[in-house]
Amino acid sequence: MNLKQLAQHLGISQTTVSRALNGYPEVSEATRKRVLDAAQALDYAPNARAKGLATGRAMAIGHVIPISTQHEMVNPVFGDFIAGASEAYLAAGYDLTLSMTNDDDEADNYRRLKSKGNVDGIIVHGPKMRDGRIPFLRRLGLPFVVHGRASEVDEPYSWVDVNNARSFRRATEFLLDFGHRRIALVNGLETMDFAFRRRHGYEDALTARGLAADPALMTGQEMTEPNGYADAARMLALENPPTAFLTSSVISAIGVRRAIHEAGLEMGRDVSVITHDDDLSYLRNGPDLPMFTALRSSVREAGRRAADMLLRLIAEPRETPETALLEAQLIIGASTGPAPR
Amino acid sequence: MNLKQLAQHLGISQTTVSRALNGYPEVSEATRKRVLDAAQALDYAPNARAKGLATGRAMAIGHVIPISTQHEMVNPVFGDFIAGASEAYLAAGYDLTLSMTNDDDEADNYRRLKSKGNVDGIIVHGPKMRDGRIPFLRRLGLPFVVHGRASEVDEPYSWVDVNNARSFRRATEFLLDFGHRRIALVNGLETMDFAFRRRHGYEDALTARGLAADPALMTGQEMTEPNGYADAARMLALENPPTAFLTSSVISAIGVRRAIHEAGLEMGRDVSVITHDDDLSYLRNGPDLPMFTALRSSVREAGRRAADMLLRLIAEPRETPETALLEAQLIIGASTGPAPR
DNA sequence: GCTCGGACCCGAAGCGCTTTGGACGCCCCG
DNA sequence: CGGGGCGTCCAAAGCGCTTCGGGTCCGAGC
Repeated sequence: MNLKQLAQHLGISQTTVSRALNGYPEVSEATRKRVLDAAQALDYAPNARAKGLATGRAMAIGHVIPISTQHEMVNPVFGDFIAGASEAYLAAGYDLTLSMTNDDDEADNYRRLKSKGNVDGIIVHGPKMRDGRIPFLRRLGLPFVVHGRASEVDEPYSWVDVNNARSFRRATEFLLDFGHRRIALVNGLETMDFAFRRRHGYEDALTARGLAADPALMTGQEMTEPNGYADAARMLALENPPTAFLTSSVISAIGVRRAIHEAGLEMGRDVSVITHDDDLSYLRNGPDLPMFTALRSSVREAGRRAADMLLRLIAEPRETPETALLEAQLIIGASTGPAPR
Repeated sequence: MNLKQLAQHLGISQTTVSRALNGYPEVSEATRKRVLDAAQALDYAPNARAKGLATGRAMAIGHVIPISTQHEMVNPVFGDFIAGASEAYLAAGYDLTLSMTNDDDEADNYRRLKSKGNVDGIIVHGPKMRDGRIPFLRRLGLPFVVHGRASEVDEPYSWVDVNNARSFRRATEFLLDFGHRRIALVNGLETMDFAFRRRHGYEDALTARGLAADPALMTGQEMTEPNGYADAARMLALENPPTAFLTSSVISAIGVRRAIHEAGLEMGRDVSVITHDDDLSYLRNGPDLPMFTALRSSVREAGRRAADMLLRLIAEPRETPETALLEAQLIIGASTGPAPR
């Protein structure tokens, strides 16, 4: 069923049918109703490709998600982020096309996406420090919003990010207030911008109290359970082990918890743990009683915000980019307590 | 830059340029080279929409992923599944478009996808028992492959699935051989087909040894950490608690492990745990020494297989559907041991 | 009574590509 | 020497939609 057939069926021109369907004023309410009813009854939906060709808009957003080449690792937050973004797309009638690339040939990917003309805008995932994609996309002229930020990129661009430095500073201060002095940081890969910011928040808090960060208590790896476990196990075996851990994801925190248990210690009493918490749907940190004290910021919400922002940007292009800085909530759970003495 | 401009630039017809780019024989090698070089230099890529309009093929695959409405939960395996599928799409030049729906209006979604004409085929996620989507898609006439199977659907269809019944039977037998008699099953939602099959595998193994499944030791919920924890905690508090757990995901298993620890018991000595393991990239079950004894079957591999199958189906439509039954590997980790006496 | 402006509708061009149905040389063979 | 065949290339139609530039009809205004 296509427009032509529908028009013939109704005995009116394609033009009128098209206008009726798209809400143009120059068609009487009577015929509009007839058209809409017929479309419904005959299960007609306009061909998206043809429509895109004619209008020049693709009605689709591209998400390019980099897969860490070393570890073939998919960031576990994508599912929830995209679920949030989808809500916005659904409401606006946009589709979502996904392309995965190993971090190397991403630029190529963007260029293709643009010249193939099947997206109107892009969400950039996993920004690194000095991320080259940002100047590149600006030159391409395709609207985009970054999930996160890229330090040391001075061009303006739109982003949605959580205040990583601030939340890790707060968490560190919280632990310091509890008397902890040996605080470990189990971070994500330091090439990632968020990890960089988190470390700075952590170090700032320490410095402000006249403490120096101990390199032996800081790691930055892919945020997996085994990595969290291994890092924590190693640190707990030190001569002067940490009494508290700060982790960058619930998954790492679970590994840390395992190491704590295996060392014969109890989390929340002997060793405290605070984690960043993306509020993933399948890793809820205890809806009732949180198992981890956490800095919570819903990545699903971030997805929604980023998508909304991008759609706005597409609808009305503007010079000055939009930005949104989300604050994480510090949620007290069972994993923290005063430093043992 | 479009075909017309490229053709003008080269001083040849659009026809010839098109043919040169698409590898048709009726163009001399000399001109083909000229065309390809120019395309490269001018960064030309054909407009996908126009190409789709002309050829009738969208060069895109749709993934419709249902979001559990009750729990707003995104299945954590999607990331890895899609990463696997993407490898196949990338190689074949296909795009991937994603749509998320709450399970209710999925049918509507498929119909739209088809009539909008922007996918050539569909991967169906999260099949339920008696899943209505399968007959529906067959009638739609759009090629599709199901990730999983749907019991009590007698029409033929293509699928890729892991042998859930068999692997849970094996796991149960393994525990029985170790002397366990009180074996709990922490399953996924029983509306999901895989959960249904797993329970049957489990029950079959028990029955074969003359044991009856105890309803108090079986649960079926969304597979989250808190759910695994709560279920295990409740069961361990029973008068006659289980000495072993069978869980449907590593995430549930982590919750179970927490409950075991909190009950003052040790996993692998006092209580055994075997889990299904999708081999997710961010939840690797110990590459070296697995923390859980597990039935491992890479969901990423499943994605690759399903995508390959679908592409084949699109290329050469056939009557008899293709199917692939993957066998999970039983991997011995630190979480199992003989039943305590 | 005639014109003029809305309200409503239509024909046809055009979006960027593929593909059908030739056209034009050139060589080879009878 | 003429014609068939092959190797190259081209013009134009068509994919399904939007939209520009009118057309027609009717009631209001002079």
